[in-house]
Amino acid sequence: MSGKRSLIRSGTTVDQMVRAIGDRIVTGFLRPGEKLDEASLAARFDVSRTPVREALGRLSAMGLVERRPNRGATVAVVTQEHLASMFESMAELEAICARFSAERMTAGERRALESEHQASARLVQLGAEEDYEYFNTEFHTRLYRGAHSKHIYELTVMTRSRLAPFRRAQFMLPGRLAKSWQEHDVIVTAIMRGDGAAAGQAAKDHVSIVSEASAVFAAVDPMKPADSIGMSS
Amino acid sequence: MSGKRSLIRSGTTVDQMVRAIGDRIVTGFLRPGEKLDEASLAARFDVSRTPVREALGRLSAMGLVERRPNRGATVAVVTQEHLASMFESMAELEAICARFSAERMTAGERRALESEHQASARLVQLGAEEDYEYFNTEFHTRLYRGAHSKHIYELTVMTRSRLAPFRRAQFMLPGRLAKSWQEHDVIVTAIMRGDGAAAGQAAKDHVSIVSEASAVFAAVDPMKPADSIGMSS
DNA sequence: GGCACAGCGATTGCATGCACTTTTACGAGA
DNA sequence: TCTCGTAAAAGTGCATGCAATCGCTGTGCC
Repeated sequence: MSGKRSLIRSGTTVDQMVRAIGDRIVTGFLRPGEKLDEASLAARFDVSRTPVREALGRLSAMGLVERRPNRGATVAVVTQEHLASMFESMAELEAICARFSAERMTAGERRALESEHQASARLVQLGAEEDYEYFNTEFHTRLYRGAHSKHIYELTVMTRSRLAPFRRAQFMLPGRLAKSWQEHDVIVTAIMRGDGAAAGQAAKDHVSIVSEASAVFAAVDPMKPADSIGMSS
Repeated sequence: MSGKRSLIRSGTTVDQMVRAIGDRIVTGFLRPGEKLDEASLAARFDVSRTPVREALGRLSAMGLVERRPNRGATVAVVTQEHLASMFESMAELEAICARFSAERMTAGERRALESEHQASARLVQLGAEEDYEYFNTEFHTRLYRGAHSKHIYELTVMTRSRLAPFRRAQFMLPGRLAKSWQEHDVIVTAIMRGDGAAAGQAAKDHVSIVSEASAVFAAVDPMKPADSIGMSS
């Protein structure tokens, strides 16, 4: 077809498709249950069906889309039950990360974690939800990295990405920002004094609260017509 | 080409390829670091390159193969460090499963677990390694299922499959069979009395021991020329 | 003698086409 | 009118072909 890719330009076409489609799922632009037609997607992104197929295969392996032989792909629909299961897993994984972080972080990592955390207090005062959410992601990533365990890191990041669609709006709850910061504070304090058990427990509690905060939004849009596929902004 | 698939015959061709190639990796028939040539694989299984490519993509997402753009795919090579990380994760995951199992298993599940476990005592007496390994897999699967958490189950099974190549020979260590059964017994006992903490700790210890037992074999063949596909000497 | 670059072979990446499966729409019979 | 059957349409699954990229080898230059 037309010459060049006009996309984010990096990696192979398949990688771009994985990101493009994955993002649209994670950000909720594509709704759970929505049908993913190969031809439409290919046309939408101006590529052939082959890379689209491969991308769908990988997204399927990631759990973001469901695929039934000869029946096409749909955005993975998560039941309330499965969602709870994922949040529960997330809590356990974060607990492990926090515990390991308390036991294994280098002095430099501890310092970085704490200073970033302290700096973020400003964001809370300002009520900067956007910025705080970005910091929040960073904060948790530090915890995952601090565990010094590649596999745990992979499992955790994977689970987080699957939960992403359901966590978007958590900071819109009133007062959530300040509470989140305080919860982080408990975790950081425990990590700084090397108390793995306390750090783990605090992290688990933290996620559990996020889980409950997000449960509200899980109820909405279990499916919905297909207005989406058109152009965005 | 020739007419019918001669393979395990189930699911799509891609699924068959994923299983076929995955099995060869998991069973060690394909060595870590070995190059996976699309054309060769396609010829080997008498399919076109397309399903092979898709299968490699999925195996890559599973972590069994590594893929660099324009440079082909190789069997994922796991460093000693990463292997330790995976065993560590496995221990944590099994601990979670055992803990949840102790708290959540239905009466029926508990009964089944215990009776299977008791039945397996015979296998130990007979020294039936093959059969015991099969039972062992079943036993652990029961634990994963008993956690009643789909996502934890998925994470655990995924991790187990990645560890499979390194666990094959564990029961060849002298006396391992009996020890394994005793360790299982501790787990079962804790689960039967609903003691989550104890079950979790016992499961973690169990995996840790397996980890050490397997470490011996991890040292061998971190790679190896590439005698496999063609002539050697 | 060593290094750099150009040409060539090998291999991957993507597009297109055809076969097969599923789904849907329509019509005949009860 | 409802049900069942059948056939067309849609959409997926796989094969094949071509373009692009990587790696290697050989040659020229320093």
